[in-house]
Amino acid sequence: MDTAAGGSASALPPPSGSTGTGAEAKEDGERGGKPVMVVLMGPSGSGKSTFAEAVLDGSATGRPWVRVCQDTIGKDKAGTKMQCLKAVADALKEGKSVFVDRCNLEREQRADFVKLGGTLHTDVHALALELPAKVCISRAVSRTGHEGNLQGRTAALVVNRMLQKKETPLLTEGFNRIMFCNDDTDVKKAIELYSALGPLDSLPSGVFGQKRQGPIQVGIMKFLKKADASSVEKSNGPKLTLSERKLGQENPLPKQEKVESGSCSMEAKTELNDNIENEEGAKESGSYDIGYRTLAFPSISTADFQFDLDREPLTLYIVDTQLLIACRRDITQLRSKGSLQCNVIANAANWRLKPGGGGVNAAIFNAAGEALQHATKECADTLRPGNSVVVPVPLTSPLREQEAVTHVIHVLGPNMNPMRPDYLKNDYTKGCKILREAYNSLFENFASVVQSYMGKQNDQPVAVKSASGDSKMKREGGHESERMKKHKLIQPILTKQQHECTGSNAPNYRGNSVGSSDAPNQATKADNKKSGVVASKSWGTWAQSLYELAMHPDKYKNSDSILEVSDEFVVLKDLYPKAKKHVLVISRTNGLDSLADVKKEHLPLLRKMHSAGVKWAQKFLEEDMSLEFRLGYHSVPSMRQLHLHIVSQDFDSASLKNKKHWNSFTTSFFRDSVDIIEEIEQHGAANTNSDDKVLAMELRCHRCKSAHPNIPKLKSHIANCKSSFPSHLLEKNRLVSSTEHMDCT
DNA sequence: GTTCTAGAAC
DNA sequence: GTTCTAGAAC
Repeated sequence: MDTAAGGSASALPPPSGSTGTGAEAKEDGERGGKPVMVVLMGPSGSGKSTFAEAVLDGSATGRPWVRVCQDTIGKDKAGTKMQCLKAVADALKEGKSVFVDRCNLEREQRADFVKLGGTLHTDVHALALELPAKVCISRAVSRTGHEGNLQGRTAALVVNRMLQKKETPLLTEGFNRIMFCNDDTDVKKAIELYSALGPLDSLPSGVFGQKRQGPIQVGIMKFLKKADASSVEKSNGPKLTLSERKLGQENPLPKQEKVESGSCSMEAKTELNDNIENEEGAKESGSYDIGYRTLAFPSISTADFQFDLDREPLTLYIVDTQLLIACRRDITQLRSKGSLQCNVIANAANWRLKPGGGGVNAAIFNAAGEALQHATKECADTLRPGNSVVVPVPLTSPLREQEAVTHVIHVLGPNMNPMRPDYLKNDYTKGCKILREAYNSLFENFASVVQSYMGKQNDQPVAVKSASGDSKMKREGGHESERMKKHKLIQPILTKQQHECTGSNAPNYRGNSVGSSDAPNQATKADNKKSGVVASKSWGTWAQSLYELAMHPDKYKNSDSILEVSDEFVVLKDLYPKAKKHVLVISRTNGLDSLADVKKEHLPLLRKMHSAGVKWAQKFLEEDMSLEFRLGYHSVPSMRQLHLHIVSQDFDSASLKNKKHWNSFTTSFFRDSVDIIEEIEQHGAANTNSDDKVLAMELRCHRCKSAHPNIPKLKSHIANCKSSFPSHLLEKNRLVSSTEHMDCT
């Protein structure tokens, strides 16, 4: 980070308008001054109260200051956040500036205050007292008479715990300004700054005083070279350090973690560019809070892809990284279980970028929830070995909410497992090359994430490296898609909106293939869409065949599958029958695609279709009187053009293969024709709200309702089940059979 | 709608 | 190792 973002507290620009003559000051002056809310952040012992009191005492500028402290606000009792919020609101409304003196280390703790500032149109500053942990602990332990009675040994434990939960303040939380104080000198300067802030002054927005941690030197990263330390370039930067660790090495070196993943063991040293005091302080407190530019990565290719690192030892050089952690802990719980906050984690992915497969991939997709799957799909469809792709973790993902992981980088390494794709047949020359490429891609993408973050901090546009390698471009196409991906790295919140925009532009096949007679129907759809009743549906080319047949039955008149053609419908043997007898009565009305389109005017057609269905069922019964039939529609059909299924209830067919097939005929997804006619008679429309979820429900026998683990077992059960049908099917002639069922209604 | 197939389940 | 599921592609 350069001085554009403040560099250090000593490089702070003077307050703008400090003479009260600037344009901003004039504007503020007309409003009668501009109060500000300063949210102090720091553990016990960091000196928040001292800071606030020093400004209150030292300010001679006429700006009224109030300190709101949770330890004291409750008088004799412990204060509450609500009391603090009220006190802050009251003070701001009176035109007073406020120091919020609470720990505020976690985003959730401070979010309400930031929100309040927004509501009252007040600038909100974060002032983070980032003193070394051991300094805070030492002060907290030794003090007496603390307002919150926190002192002695308890204080050390509390400070320790607080620091583990610390979340670095971000502008994206809603702060106008963030300032970090890393030592007593910074604190002193900040006190002077706020003490000198006149009633009409304002401080510049941005991030100030954050520790410089050095840029990642992508150019000098040498990863996974064969052991030849002499070939490694030395860094140019004075603070850069170089460490060398051989994968599979036996003896751990100082300050390094031995890491195991799958069948390999791996070691990597963590190198911090911070001053030693800070690092020690962090370790002392059990907190490695180097948060927002830290990568944790598992060993690539060594588990499921069976790459044997013992056979081909490789060396991993990590040169002046912010921090790279090769990880043997649960990579999805580094923060909550390991006190390690890593904003970027790498995933040993599969080529389809899909969940499952066990190991790290399954764990990460499990922990991140569906949101990551969707986000991944937005970035790339597939991945080739040796490549990686950055995926911003959506704000809704538990991985983001609970572990503060902002990006997942999917990496695909070489595969030495004959059971997996891209098997290299033990070609370790090729394998090593791909593994090297994979790590290079991973680290370069990590660097791009860090750079994008720094760009955000600097509030300057930055070129962000997107998915590297040959991960497939989305079909929406080339540059635009790539541009959006880049944008997403910086602004994940916008991703959803942009995605929705993209989605709304999806091709609508209906419009391409239907003539002007379709217009009224389109209007209906549009109306429905406006009222939020039915989402528009587009039909794939494969879903058009019934429509084609209905419009041009003469083209297919020689087909054995067509049983009957009238002006209003076509009766067709289902090409993939789900039972011994399965035929379709297809409407020939153009624009009538599914039940959702059916209105009262279609009732005569529905009755004719039903009668035709009954007629054909009876015809089949003449051949086999053991059959029983149901007539009905799918709530949401897969194929265009309204069609009525007449299906025998034996479900004895090789074409019935999966859960969706079964559930589409045996759950509420299947709407009996008699019920549809009745609903339209009574309400003018059919209820098609049957949730798609019913299609994924457990497999239950349609007669006795027993559950079965899979399709083959279900099929062997239904072949023998002699139970009678559920009573509702025996009513209203929902079943057509040779035996007359009593209609109880 | 089906086909194909990776991955899960057994 | 084999069977089965479920998601992507068509």
